[in-house]
Amino acid sequence: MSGTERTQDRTQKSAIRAENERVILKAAEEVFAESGFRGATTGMIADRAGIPKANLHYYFPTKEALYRRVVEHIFNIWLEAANSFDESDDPVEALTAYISKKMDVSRAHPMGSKVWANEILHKAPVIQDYLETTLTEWTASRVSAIQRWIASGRIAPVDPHYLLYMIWATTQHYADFNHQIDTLNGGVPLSDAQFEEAKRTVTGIILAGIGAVPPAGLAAGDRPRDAGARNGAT
Amino acid sequence: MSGTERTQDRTQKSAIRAENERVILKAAEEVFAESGFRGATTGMIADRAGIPKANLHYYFPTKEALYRRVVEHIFNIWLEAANSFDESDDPVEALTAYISKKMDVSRAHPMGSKVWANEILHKAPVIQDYLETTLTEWTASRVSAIQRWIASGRIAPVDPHYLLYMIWATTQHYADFNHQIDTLNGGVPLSDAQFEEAKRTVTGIILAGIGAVPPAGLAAGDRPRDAGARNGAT
DNA sequence: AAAAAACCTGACCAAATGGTCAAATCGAGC
DNA sequence: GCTCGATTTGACCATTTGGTCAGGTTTTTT
Repeated sequence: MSGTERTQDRTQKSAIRAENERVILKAAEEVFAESGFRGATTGMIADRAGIPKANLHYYFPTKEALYRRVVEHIFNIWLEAANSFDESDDPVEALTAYISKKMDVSRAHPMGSKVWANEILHKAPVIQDYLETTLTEWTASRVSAIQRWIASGRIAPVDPHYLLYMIWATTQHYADFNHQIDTLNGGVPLSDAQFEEAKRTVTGIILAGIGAVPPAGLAAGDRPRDAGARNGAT
Repeated sequence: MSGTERTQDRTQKSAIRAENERVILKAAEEVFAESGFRGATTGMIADRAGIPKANLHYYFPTKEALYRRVVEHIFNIWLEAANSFDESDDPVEALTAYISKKMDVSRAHPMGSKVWANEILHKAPVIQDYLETTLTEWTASRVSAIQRWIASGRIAPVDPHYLLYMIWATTQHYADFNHQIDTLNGGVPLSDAQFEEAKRTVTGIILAGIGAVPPAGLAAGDRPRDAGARNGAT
């Protein structure tokens, strides 16, 4: 890794290319999320990016190469969120941070989550190697961490895999199924306040579910406050 | 090759039609689940059904008509599982039955669940009306039921919507993301025993998470009445 | 058994789509 | 302003795909 760095990388050539690739990748992520790999057409992506189709193929020779780049981008975001798992050795802190981060990703990058979901749904034709390497290793490591929590009695004895699946499923649901959620919310997306409430509910149920914290204000001597009449009971 | 051996056994009216539609719908569910609506081709479906493409179009004029029939079938299965929510007025019994049934559906009809997921992912182009009518009504009704549980102090005060989303997400995850789960399970599907363990874990975390039962056998100091003698960790 | 209805299918077509290409244009160093 | 590589794009092509059709075969009805 000496010497032969290409000395012209910093010319405008790279600038034009970088900007165009950015625009194309953004459009591609949206179109792939909405339509899936086969459902998406290079024409649709080019239109959304505001360039002719031939120009898109100048930067990304094939549809599959473009798709692979999009998926890699998603996976990096996923990995970044995954790191928040390690913020603490305490189960409450670690899981709270992890769930919160994953919920944030679902809200900030719903398209990316959908592309990922589509990939898994279709048996991961392009990311199978990621699943078998990076994801498998990450999972094994965190399974061990969770098992230590169990061994030290800080959480209830549950199979760590199914706990992780539950966290993944629930948090990603807010991205992948946001259309269904919106419909059940009267056709409008969840407000920031609603989303925060969802985040608290998810975190609370999981932490209480594994005995890391007591359930949210349940009646012991304390009467649970009225949860608020958001639904006109008729 | 003048083999017209087939003797007309009995006078079956539209038995031929019924049987052929059954075979086609089964093939269609698989192909749509694997490839999505646009990814699936009528040729693929016809091949899997073992008939010429033209014959498929004799029974289902358009690809979209066929797809709609498949989705309707899925929705009926979903509704059937939904009924198990009403088996009891007790939150523990009702939720246990509902979660168990939804997990069973995920295992028995993974293709159907994937078709449904694909639909929502792509903004429900053909089932939006179901979402807005049947699903909305079902949800509102069960939200009320859950609110009654909260009011009577039988479960912790959580927004029922997010509890339902959590149940849907977690149970359907075992169908929609089964490829990822299989990969993390060493490349082989979950055994029946593993799946039962997953079911118990999911049920246990949710019920404990809302304070309906104590967490599964936690460490010494705090020993609530055992919620189930089936947990083999001691 | 003859007519009618239902069923089957090879051949075909128009539209859509991924990708190519040659010619035109642009940008920066000389 | 000339050169050369990078960029842009309209036109074009081969393949795929949803759907049709005419004619044949089987089943049901009269």
